Amino acid sequence: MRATGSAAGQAAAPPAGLRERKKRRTRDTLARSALELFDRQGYEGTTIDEIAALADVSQRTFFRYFASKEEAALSVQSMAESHFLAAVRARPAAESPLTALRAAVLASWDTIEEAIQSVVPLELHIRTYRMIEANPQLLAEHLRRQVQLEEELTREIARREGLDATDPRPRILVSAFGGVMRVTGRLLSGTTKGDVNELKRTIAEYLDQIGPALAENWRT
Amino acid sequence: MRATGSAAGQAAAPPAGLRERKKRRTRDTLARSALELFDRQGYEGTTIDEIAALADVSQRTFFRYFASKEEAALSVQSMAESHFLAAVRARPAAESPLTALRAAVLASWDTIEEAIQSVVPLELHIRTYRMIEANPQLLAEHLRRQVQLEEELTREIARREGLDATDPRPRILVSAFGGVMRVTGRLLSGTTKGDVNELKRTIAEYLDQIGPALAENWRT
DNA sequence: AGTCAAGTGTCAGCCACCGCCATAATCTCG
DNA sequence: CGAGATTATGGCGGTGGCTGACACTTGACT
Repeated sequence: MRATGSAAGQAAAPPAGLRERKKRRTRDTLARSALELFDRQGYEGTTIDEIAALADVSQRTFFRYFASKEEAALSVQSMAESHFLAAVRARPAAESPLTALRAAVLASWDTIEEAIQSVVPLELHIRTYRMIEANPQLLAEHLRRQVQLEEELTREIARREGLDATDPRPRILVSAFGGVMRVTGRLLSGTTKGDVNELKRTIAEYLDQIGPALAENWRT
Repeated sequence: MRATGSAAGQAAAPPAGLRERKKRRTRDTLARSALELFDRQGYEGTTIDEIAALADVSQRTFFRYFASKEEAALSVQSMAESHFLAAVRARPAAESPLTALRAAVLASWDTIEEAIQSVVPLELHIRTYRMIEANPQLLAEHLRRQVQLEEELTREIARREGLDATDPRPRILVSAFGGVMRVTGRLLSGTTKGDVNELKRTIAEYLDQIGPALAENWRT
């Protein structure tokens, strides 16, 4: 069968044949089972066998849907990432890169819930960030995906601005932006409550610092 | 015994007792054995048993020195990172943050060879970057360490500039800097020859773009 | 020399992960 | 609707990373 394409993050698909729907349901069930168990007993404290049992499939089937335990743990993050990337692509070409990125993050946090509700409730998704931050292996993989996303963002920005692919400026801007995203992600996992509005305010505030951060002299 | 403290990256120590010297020798031998085998047969194509056999110790002993296969693969990178961090701390306080970072990278590439020669020749170290780039798991862990290093850099810059720890500007600057480092790392792994001078030139060139990258309008 | 601490090997075992083949469920098409 | 081609699933067996426990050896210190 081979798990669905790039293994995650596509938006809702039109109801296809029974087989397809069943596959999707199995995958969602597996992801949800995994996340629930991780939340309850921790990532390392959960075995694949337990996840498979809860989803009522064999261990072997788990691995037909997810290449690894990590992948299951980060499957919802993948969805959130493509959701955000789509939001960036939807920004009008006239906006400056930073403006577009800023607007896209804020917008995607407004609509993230619908995008993931077929798998897990928003609250569990937010709690997942804590788990990631707490587990080195998960964090590592999470960062790798983030860097990969930055790669795509870089290309997208270069395209919007009509720049050569080797121009370093988009990459640098996106890196600074990614730095902000990483801190706010950490904040998300730190604060006890997942208040999305508060998060959005913090993001906006940090992003406004990107300009000043490159000024020559910070010492007043 | 418990492997050496933070598990890597300290500079040369004065010749202590026989026990200490032996431990150090074992660790270096293990790291070298691992890197050589990885280079020859690939990371995944090498088992811990093979590494242990080549270093002439038991598999169990390998794990007394390295917490994981990854850690052995990245042990030299750890040394390079602390080497660089030390170079940053050695920069005069009068230099602006970006100037200091820039000078520190260039300087640390000048002296990296001595820092690691007790373990592997420079050339093998450079080839290791290719291996990291080619293996998702290694790349993930590598990025995690890099982000952690950026964390320390951020603190260091904030300290130099006498800024509050929550000021986002050092973090953003370091992120942009880190973005440049990541591309050049990729270049290092891409070009067939590990010409350090050419690398240094590229780094300098990219770093000079950080300022312009934040300008409002890039479209000529 | 004798005691103590620390490094090492062996063994047994958990768990993530994968190839292989048999089986059972959909799909397709006449 | 039913036979045959596809495709998902289960079970089995095995590999390899990693760990705890325990006994043994070797350097350290008096």
